[in-house]
Amino acid sequence: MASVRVRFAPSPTGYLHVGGARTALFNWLYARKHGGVFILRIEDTDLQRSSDAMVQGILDGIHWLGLDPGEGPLFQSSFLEEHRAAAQRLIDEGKAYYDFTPKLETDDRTVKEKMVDRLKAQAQTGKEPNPYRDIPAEEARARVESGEPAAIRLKVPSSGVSRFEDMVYGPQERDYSDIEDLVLIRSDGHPLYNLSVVVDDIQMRITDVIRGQDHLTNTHKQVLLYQALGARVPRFAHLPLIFAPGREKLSKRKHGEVVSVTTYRDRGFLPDALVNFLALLGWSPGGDLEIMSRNELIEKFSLEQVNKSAAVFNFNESDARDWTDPKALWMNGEYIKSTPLDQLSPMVSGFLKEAGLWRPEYEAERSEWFGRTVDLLRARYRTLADFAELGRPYFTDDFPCDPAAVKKNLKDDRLKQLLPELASRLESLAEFTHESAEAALRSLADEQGIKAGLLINAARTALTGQSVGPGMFEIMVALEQTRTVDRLRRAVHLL
RNA sequence: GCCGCUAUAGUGUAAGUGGUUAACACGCCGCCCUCUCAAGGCGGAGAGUACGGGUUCGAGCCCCGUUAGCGGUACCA
Repeated sequence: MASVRVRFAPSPTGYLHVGGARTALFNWLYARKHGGVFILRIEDTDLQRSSDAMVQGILDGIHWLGLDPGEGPLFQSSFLEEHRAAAQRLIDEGKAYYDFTPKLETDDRTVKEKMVDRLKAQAQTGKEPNPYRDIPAEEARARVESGEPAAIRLKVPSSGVSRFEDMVYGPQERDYSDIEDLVLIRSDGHPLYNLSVVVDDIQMRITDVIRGQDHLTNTHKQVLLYQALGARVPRFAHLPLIFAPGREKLSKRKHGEVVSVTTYRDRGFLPDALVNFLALLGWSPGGDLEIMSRNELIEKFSLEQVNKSAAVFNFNESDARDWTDPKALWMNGEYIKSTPLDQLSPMVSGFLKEAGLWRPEYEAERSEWFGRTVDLLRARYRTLADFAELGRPYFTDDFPCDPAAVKKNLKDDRLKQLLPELASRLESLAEFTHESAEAALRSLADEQGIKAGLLINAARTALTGQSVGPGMFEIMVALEQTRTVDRLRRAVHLL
């Protein structure tokens, strides 16, 4: 068997959405697993909607996910002549014919209804074969040469059964009588999808076609084309679709940016985390294992373990906190916790720069502090963006104060005296450490006969504006003596 | 209309060739951690496997039917 060659063939619709990303990933994993080649082909034959910017959107997504192709990007539009030549060959061999039926005008919204109406009517009257299917070749050629517009259709056998084996869905059968003579070339000379994919896949020597389940039934048409063109039929594997919440089809139009992979990049996902999450949508290694590195995914991946039923991707744009699938966020958090600090820190600094919180000394004389602080914060963050938002008080004095936190922790009147006193005691410490700060605070609490918790929680809000966060003395060490003291004094204004 | 695909807790998945009280993760709820938490630890609720038949000593796994969802059926991709 020839070595594996697979392709991901998106149309350039502006950005890569999670469904496409999952398809790309499975192709990539399969290629890696079998030592094959992963090829990217842009299906830009829908000329009206293709632009460089749209192509770039796809490329950005693929690249960020780390799924760079071994070959490509190739552009389908550059093979138009091959597509036409293939159709011409089928005409010459009598496997296709010219159809002079005038093109009927359809607009996108009503195609489906019109088609159903037509088919219903046809069910009553019975199907009639295309009147041009068997007209003499000479006559057809003469009409074409005289300039009469004609589409080219494939001659589909009138009886018999089409069969192929799908690596995910198993054996597939379809009666030829259920397949109409498909149009290969439009009457304006434009090649159609089914012809283009097959010609390209043959030319690129694709061995395994791995794509969305929406192509499953049309595969029979393509098999017919492979056979007509005398080419070897590749293996097919169709992947279950990914649905939006409510089990509806994922659509860029309706769901917008939440389904674009660049959104995940921009909102602080690690590519490895998204890859890991996507891999589990429609596939599992068989047991309880969920967190897997790329190499583990490659090692464990197999099409036999791919599911047949569609998976729901549970995003929710209106929820500020759980804006996307909670499990994806959880998994990203796991990656934030476990990624080696020297790899994580540069990703964090990217987000700080974006928020205007970055200082060059963080990678110079303050790099040790920076690493420690990132390490402290990451335990409870789920996205890289959290470092610039929730983590803001650690990088600037200009941070927001949560009113609920103030109400909860700074409402006690005694704090008006206690906080400045705490500030003074911390200021006088010769060595400012977790231990010395804690000792100072606790002795103050003892002397005043109050619980240390009162001071600790008040200090947390005074220092960070929040009611949640790391251990109090760890926060102090991260903020260091001067900023700790200043913020405790300033907090009196909040009381 | 016709053809096809699918169906396990809210979500993602387990449960090789039918065999103990259907498992795990996320989410949810509670408790603990008494310095908080959206962190961590522990525990709990939640499906009887879409529904109805059948085969079998025994079915989530096999068969038939129904329903629902989805896909295809285009001179869309």
